[in-house]
Amino acid sequence: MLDLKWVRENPDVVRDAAKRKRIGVDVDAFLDLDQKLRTAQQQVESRRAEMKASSKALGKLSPEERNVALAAQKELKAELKAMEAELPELREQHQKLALLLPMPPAAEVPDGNDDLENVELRRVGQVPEFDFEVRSHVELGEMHGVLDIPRGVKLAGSRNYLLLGELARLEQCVLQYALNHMVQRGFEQVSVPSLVSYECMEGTGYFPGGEEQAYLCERDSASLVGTAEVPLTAIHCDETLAADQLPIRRVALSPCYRREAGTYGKDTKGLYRVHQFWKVEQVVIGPADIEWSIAEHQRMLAHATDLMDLLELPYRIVNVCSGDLGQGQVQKFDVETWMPSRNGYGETHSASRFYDFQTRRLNLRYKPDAASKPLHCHSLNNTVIASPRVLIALLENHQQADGRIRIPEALRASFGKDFLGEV
RNA sequence: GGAGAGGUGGCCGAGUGGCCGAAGGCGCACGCUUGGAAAGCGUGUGUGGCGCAAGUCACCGAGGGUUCGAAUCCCUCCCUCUCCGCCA
Repeated sequence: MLDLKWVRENPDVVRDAAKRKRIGVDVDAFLDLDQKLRTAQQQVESRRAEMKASSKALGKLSPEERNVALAAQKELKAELKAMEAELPELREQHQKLALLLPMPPAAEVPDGNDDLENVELRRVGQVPEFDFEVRSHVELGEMHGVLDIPRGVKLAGSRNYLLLGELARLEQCVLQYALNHMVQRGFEQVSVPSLVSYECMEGTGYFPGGEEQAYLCERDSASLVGTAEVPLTAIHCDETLAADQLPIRRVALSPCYRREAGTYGKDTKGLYRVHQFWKVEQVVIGPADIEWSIAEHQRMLAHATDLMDLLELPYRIVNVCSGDLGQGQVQKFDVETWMPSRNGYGETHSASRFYDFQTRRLNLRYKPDAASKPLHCHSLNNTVIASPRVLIALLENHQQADGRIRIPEALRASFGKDFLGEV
């Protein structure tokens, strides 16, 4: 959510934000409604003040005087009721539009329509060159009997899968390694609910708008999260934190659920796009300081890329263009990891900076010092690792001519072997 | 799932129709006192919306209703706690 006072003063900036992000919101309709609502509210308030004052006086009148006054009061009341009747509808519409206003992208965000226009910032690591016929992760997984997609589909429909034996173990090793990686960097590990309330989804910016993408448990008015970003960011909603509590750096491993509606026919093969996966997510809540947010964004990006270095995977970082940014994001960097079967880079991480967009919706504030008024915190998040998507990169990049998979040095101790698929 | 109790300001707790945005206490802030501290005394101390401001409105778990007027009466819902049952 944007600061509505600021929106009134800077409507052009908001219009431009919508245009750059390719979001069709009618800013003028909002401003118009906003004006109407405030006028109506003021009218009701002054009328109510009138009512209140005379009601108070009424209590002290003699019985005869009272009867006369009562009649007048009844009339006032009827008028007030009529005026009040318009408010709920206005408020609802107002709130509805306000929730859709886009956060302006940072100046350094490239303009563009969609992910095709994201701008590559740098490439890291050596893309492997194979002197043998490259196998896809599906071929490799089936070859070793550690991946079973047909039976995953049998159990739960398309975009489901089974990992077995060494691959299931490798997955847990990677996830654990990622958690340790973040704890070493000062993050507090948290175990979070992955089934959350509507307020959490709305507060983090997924609702309204993202309902199609989420599994809803309507009977219990709860949703399965698509990322631990949601519970992690919402932990302190409706709270006012002390300045010395910030920044709060947390990491969580959670199952993630995505309906992938509207992706029919896209990435249908293998483990790239699935309905359920594991993700280790980092979230930071900090002070309302743009410079700090920008610096923290880079630090969080580095936590993820350091891990990719340790996993010996080649990747690139892209500056996500305006049209590919979410409503609330100020800037986003994606890490895309090399996947031989795609003969290209596939998105494995997404690092977002929100400033106070989420915290406003969440009513999450802090007091810079004891004397000052509370300010809304800043929030940021980034993937640490997501599986099975990272397994695609691990299997394919580290495959050998005979189909074995070399386990990167970092994972050997926990995995217990140097190669997956070794007899 | 069954039975009961309860949700009031940072906390405890009073308040059963108008003088209640709310007594009292604790805590906190400032001042007096003191060599310094404690105690004591005094003063102050919720949040949010709108407004240039004076101000005004809203908020006693949430929503609705009764009334000229609701923390207080009525209805619905939510949450917390205790006991019993069931279960990881």
